[in-house]
Amino acid sequence: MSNIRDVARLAGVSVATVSRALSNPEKVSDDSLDKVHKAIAQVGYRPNMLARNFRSARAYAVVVLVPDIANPFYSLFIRALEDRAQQKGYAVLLGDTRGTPEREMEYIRRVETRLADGIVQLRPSSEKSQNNIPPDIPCVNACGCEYTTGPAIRIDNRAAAKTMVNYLISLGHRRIGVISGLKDNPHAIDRLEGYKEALAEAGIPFEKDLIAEGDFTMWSGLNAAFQFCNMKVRPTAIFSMNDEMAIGAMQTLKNQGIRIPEDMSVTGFDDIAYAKYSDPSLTTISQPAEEMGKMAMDMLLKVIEGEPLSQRECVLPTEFIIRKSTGPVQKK
Amino acid sequence: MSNIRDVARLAGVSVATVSRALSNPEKVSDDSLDKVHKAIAQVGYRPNMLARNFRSARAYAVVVLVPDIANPFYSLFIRALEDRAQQKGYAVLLGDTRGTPEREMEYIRRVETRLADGIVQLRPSSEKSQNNIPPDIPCVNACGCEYTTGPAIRIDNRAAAKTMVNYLISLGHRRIGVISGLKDNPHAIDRLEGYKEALAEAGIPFEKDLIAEGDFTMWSGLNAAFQFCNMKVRPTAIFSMNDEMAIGAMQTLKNQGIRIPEDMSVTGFDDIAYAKYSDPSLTTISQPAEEMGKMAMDMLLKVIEGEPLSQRECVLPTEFIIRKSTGPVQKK
DNA sequence: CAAGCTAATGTAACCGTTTACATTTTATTT
DNA sequence: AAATAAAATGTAAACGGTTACATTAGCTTG
Repeated sequence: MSNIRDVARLAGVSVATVSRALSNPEKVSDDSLDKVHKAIAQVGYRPNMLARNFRSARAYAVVVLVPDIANPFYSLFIRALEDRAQQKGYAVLLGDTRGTPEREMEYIRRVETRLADGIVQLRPSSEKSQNNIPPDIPCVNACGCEYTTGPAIRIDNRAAAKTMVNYLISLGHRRIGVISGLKDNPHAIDRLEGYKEALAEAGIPFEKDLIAEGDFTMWSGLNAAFQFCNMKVRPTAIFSMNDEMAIGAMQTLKNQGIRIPEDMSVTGFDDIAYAKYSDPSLTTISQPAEEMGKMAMDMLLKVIEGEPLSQRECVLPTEFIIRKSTGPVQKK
Repeated sequence: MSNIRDVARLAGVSVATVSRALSNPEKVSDDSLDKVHKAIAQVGYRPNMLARNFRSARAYAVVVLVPDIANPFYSLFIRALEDRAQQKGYAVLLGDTRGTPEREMEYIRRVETRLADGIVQLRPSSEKSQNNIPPDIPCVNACGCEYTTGPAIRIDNRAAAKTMVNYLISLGHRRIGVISGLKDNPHAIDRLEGYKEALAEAGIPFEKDLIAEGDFTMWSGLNAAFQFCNMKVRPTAIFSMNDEMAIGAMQTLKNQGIRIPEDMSVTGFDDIAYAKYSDPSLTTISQPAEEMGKMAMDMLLKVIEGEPLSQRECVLPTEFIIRKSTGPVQKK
């Protein structure tokens, strides 16, 4: 492997000139530039970025901590993040934590040992589930929820949930079941808040029994739906806190002979690609996953470079998408 | 930021001793080990891995080139890859190429400039779409198809497709439509081969009109299905080359009032999570995505470390999964 | 107790860049 | 043509680890 000295020797210039020719060509005469390029081509020189990064004390890489890459919402986000990172000359280290704090620590250590310059955190954290990231390491929360402290990208979960429930109420629904995430999940907390607000404003009393706990997987949605099927007085609509659980729930309902939306309306959250192709297609809230990924990267780079942020928190708009899984409540 | 020399000074030993205490503790006396650990704790020392990697001329990172991370099959694969990499102390650099050769080159350059030690390639390559990876850089093809040259993980696409089509034939189907990938996609080529073989063995003539070209997206499956709906003599079954297109196709069929599987059977390929939850649930071929990810990583590490491979190519078994989207052909 | 051996430690070179500073070359001005 | 300013180039010292080699300490043995 040839190095910068080989190139310098061959080109008949100093190593400094070669280095400048590569990173500050405007500071080098056309003549030298030419000689250097010829020499580089001749020996097939490729700069050793490990050396460059070491010297500049920068990894030019960021870690993205994601609870589960197989979740389509996250993969969309990461795709946008990676796109932006590539544009800016940064690499994205994939940190699929599978929900374990140990793996998360492992990746935090990567930043502490300089293998990465910062972190994009996708796991929502609350008082219960602490964010273990030391305050001195550059980090952007892109989990999308409230209750973050550092720089953050989020949506207004509460307002979005409220919009959705208001819509169901406007269709005449008054018994609206909820398939929630785990009780202490910040997304679940915020969205439940929105649900309660909408109910309160419509003068509908809140019933604890109408909340079924899931964990954002299709399987859990499938199970949660049974709870509603077995009720003496069934809800006429289900507000699921993500699309996957809604898809799972719809399978249960159809198996039980419950028609959607005639007998029961179902709504989701996230607008993953499959929401459009489910049967019936799913009324849901679209999160701007790609916009969030892009902004998270921009924000993190600012933090890394020490630039001031114009705002600590960036709240992005969601879109309410009506499809065929919702309809007016039927008269009996 | 404290460095190894600070630690050495504080511990009253040489830098070599500190270095050894960290990477070869068995070569250091208990006494020194103790002093070093105390000093490390006192100054909060974290080794600079950029320096370590530079010195050892290893990035301890691999690039995974993936056409689209948002594809659930790929994200499953990558999750397993990352899991294994983490175990072995390697990082995974996400290289979502979005199908463009430029972006692919960008990532190949990362290896040439030492920012990564090797590549896992998920894009299938054929004569038409060349694999641009120079032969001297460690690489494992995990695209899952034939016609690779270097180390590779794959499945037997042809046999799997044949199994599927044989099954449809056994149900009495003789007019079997195909929703293919792009014509020159190696997966599509192999799977079509299997389709033809099954037909030939059953004495069913091959009809070109029964092949609709898609691009592995749900949208393309949705469109392709129209081609079959509009035929004077419709096929009684559709063999889709992946699950997404099958899901898209099923939506079209249902919209056209075609019952699945009574009027038309539909099959997929990959067994993504949604296949189980589609309506009806999808008969498909399960690819061992996680096993493939794990093996790809192991194989690549062997190549990087210069260990000999026990076999150039590793063909993993697929699983044939019968669900509710297929049934016997109806008598008229 | 000296010689010989092993284990532990230290010294300093090295990896391939970047860059501050010194020096030389070239261009501009008087 | 000399003086001055500006541009281009070169020299060598970093950066923070690892490790070959030299040295020293501790132990065994005849």
